[in-house]
Amino acid sequence: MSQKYADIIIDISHEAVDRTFQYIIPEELMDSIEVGMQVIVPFGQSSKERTGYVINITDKPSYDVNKLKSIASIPDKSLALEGKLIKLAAWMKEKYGSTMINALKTVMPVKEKVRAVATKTVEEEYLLEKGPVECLNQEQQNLVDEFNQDLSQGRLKTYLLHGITGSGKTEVYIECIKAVINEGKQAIVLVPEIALTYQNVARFKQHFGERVAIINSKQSKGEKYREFMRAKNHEVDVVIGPRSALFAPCKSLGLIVIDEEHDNAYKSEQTPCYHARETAIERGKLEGASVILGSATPTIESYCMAKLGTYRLWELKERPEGSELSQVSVVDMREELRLGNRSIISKELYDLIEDRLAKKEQIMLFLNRRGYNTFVSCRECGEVIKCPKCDVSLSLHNNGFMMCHYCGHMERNPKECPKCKSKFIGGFGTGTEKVEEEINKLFPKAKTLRMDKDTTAKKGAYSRLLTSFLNHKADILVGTQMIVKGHDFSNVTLVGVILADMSLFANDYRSGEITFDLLTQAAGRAGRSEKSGHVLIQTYQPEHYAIVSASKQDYEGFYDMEMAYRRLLKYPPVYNMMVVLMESENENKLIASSKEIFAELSNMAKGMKATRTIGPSPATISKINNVYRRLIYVKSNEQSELKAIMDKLEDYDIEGINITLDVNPVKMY
DNA sequence: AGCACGCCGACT
DNA sequence: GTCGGCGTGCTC
Repeated sequence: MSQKYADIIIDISHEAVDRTFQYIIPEELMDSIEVGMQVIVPFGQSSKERTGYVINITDKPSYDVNKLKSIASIPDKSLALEGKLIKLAAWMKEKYGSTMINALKTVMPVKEKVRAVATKTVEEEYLLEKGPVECLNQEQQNLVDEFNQDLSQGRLKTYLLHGITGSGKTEVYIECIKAVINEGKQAIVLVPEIALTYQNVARFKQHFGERVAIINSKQSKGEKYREFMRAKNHEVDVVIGPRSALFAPCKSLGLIVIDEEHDNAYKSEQTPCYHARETAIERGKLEGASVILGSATPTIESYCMAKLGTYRLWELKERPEGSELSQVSVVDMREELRLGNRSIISKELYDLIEDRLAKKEQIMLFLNRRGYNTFVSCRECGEVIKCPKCDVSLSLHNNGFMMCHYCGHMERNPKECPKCKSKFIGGFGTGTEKVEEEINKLFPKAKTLRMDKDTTAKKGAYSRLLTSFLNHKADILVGTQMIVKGHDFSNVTLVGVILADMSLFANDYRSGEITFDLLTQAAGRAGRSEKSGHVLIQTYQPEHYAIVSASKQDYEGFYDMEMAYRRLLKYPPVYNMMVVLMESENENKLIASSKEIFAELSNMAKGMKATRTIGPSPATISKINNVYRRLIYVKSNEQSELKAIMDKLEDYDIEGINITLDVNPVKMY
């Protein structure tokens, strides 16, 4: 047998070594080396050896043979990666602009220590009692039949399952998974982390028993690795988990399901800032797997693809028997103010709460906290107390302290304005604490529970709160985003949205979509049973299309308006938009460098036909933890041009300046 | 990243 | 003369 050589990427996250190096495969490792495998190699002058990954194996060397070194060994903890996952990493590198090594690390499960047995969480006990096996209605059956037909004829597709809350998307997933298992294949089911409660997972356990691997972010790396190994050895048919479960090294992948595909949690916050939806579709292509995206409020991106016919659009319109569509009403808070009600609770909401309390039914009050924190400001001079290390206002907590939600900085509430010394300084805005306080004042006899980042910080607190609300230990649940996601409370007949407005974060092009999604989800919380529900939306902008269409539960209408807006302003999905975030502790240097970078990029863009640059400007949060942040936006609808810009950016190595890229971001910078 | 090589200042 | 500063460049 002839000598073989391996192209290897060294595990150093630095642009200068982000390429392959060739090594001789020694005789004794000849049979065990595979593409994707982790290996130990000598590198440079360094006496200590480094780990690397085999990218390719060839017969002939592409470098001076006399200078080639040999692979030293294979670490016993190494997990071979299929070549397909490496190809996926290469795709991610191109699409999201990262180094190959960072892309590989994202795709690669690395074994660390394996801990004994996973302890059962509270959620796990509570789930297993739930859920009889349902049979499919005609609508669901038709979709499953179509899937089976496509599968048997070898047609690979991406399906977008648009189904209103409670229309039974999970049953469709389960039947489609059964179909691929019948063909001897495996399925990956992605769920947002927050929905990874065992009441959801239980449904899958009922159908697939022990042949399900569950991944969650609280598991140690060892536990996660063990679950991945079960997938690799085909000991399980289904892997369920959050974003990172997409990279489960399934031996023969047949289907990837992405539940609640609109959820922001599918976008990675670390380089490469990949989107699990896009990456799943690419993995499906590489491995011959179908993809099902499911949501009651599909992303504009996905719905657009479905309209173009690239994805197959599946609709579930029937509601489960006995459940009725919630009644939705919108209250104009400007009118409320004119009538002299300065409370955060409108007259109509007050009356409805009173009515539900009398009937012993439950209420959820939802606050879109994004942009509506309680901040401290002076009524005389308007001074707002900011974090000394970050460019954000401090949030008021009722323990006498103000806190920064970005760096954790805390300080005591001021007695007077630090600027004008006025005594008239205090909390403004509407936080969940404030809503709870107000409710306690208005309805002293009602029991309330509050659910937000602060009350759910401790382990297990989240499910404890939900369980006690489910058991009617409280009448009113006040909370942020997290209360509208997923949970079924059959006794909840009123959902109040305290303030649906989005004006404060209007510089995010997705604010309309986020508002529509949240309102639609909130509406889905009311009336999950025979008791009909009422959703009341309080707003200062009752005429805004996101609020109008959400109140009519009109997805199609919303899509048309939103798509027109995206087209007009060249936002995704019409154009790709890349954020270039530049960070430095040295503000002057940052400003100078960002101008210089911008000048070069815009010069490049001038020679391109479908690429534009915008900036440079300070980020919305222009400083976090004493690190200054500036932005350049690059809009392009030509992938090769965007790639050229990314390559250019990769060349920059300015000391003290950190550059990160985010293609089609889902958050504000 | 990490190490060697190399070309200048101030020390035994 | 030589010890050591870190700027530059390379690693299969």
